[in-house]
Amino acid sequence: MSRTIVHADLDAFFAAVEQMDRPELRGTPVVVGGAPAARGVVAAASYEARRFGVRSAMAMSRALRLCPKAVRVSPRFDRYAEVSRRVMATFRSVTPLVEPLSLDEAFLDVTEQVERYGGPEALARQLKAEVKGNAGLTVSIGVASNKTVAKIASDMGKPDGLIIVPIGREAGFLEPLPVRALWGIGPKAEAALAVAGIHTVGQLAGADPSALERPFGSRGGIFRRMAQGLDERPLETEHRRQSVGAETTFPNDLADGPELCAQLGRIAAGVARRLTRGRVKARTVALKLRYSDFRTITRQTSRADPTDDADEIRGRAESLLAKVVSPGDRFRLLGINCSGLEEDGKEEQLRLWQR
DNA sequence: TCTGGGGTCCTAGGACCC
DNA sequence: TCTGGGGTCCTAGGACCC
Repeated sequence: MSRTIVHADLDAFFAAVEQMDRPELRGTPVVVGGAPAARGVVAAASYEARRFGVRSAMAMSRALRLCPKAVRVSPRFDRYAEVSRRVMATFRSVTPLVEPLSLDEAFLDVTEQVERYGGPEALARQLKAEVKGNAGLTVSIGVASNKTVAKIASDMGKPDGLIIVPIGREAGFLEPLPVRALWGIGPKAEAALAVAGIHTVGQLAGADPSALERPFGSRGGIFRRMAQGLDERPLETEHRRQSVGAETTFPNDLADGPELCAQLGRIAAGVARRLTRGRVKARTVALKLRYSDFRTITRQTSRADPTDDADEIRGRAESLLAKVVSPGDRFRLLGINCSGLEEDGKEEQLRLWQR
């Protein structure tokens, strides 16, 4: 039985929320992200700003050089989360099978609903209208028989897009696209494929499996099937969080000392608070350090007893730091990541099991 | 141009156990 | 004395995504 999968992707999400909340920003280039002096990068750019070549993840200093008239706005993640909840609720009013991928993206399995709405196009148009009405935002939609194709279809229509790939046309739709369009193929895999003479998804679909060994290892088969338009992955409507972390890039590099320690304490406190709020405790604490030359290392320790205590996490991170730091080191980034998460109270359950 | 912050998943080597 | 193979856990690094 063929499925009907929708991929919905809000257009320039953070920037669009700012333009919705501040009407004076509508129609002008808006760039959301940290200040250039704080070594910020672009988290989102409105389409007006993109016309100047501004892109996500670009250094803010460069973005403002490309588009000096752009208005820079610091991110307000709480606000974006609030808008996101409203959008996801809209999706769930159509089908219970919703898999959020991030604040601004989700898959919907509408196999059971599509006939009632009068077909995929009618369903998609209604969805776009409801997102506009409930959250004030435009969304791009791709509809296809699987996740891979639906996602690429929504990407291609942006902004305010609506692309439907009929059943049986999946491979033909993907064939001319660059391999980079596939989810999971980044700069490294793209370069490795180019060495093998593979540039388009169509070439990847027909590639000799042994030629995929180098870029992908054992995942080669999965990527080839994706390129052929074959993807049976179901939606995952519930996801268990695997880690909670926080990191800070300093405006200026920091040497080991009281300032660095204070930052470590602040980061530990933030992570601890989020663990407690999420009612989980962590067995593993990892320290992340980025040196002034951008070299990045991580060090982690695991304990049998999970914790969500700020002082405990700070203490574990401090001992890790003490082991690697040497005189003269300067750091541009410091981070803590907690993993090996257990639901609060699970220890007691385990104790019961162990007699 | 000078590189954020939140994540997920994979690999590879080593320790340890049976 | 020299040699297995499977399984699990841990650590470090890296690719990738939004």
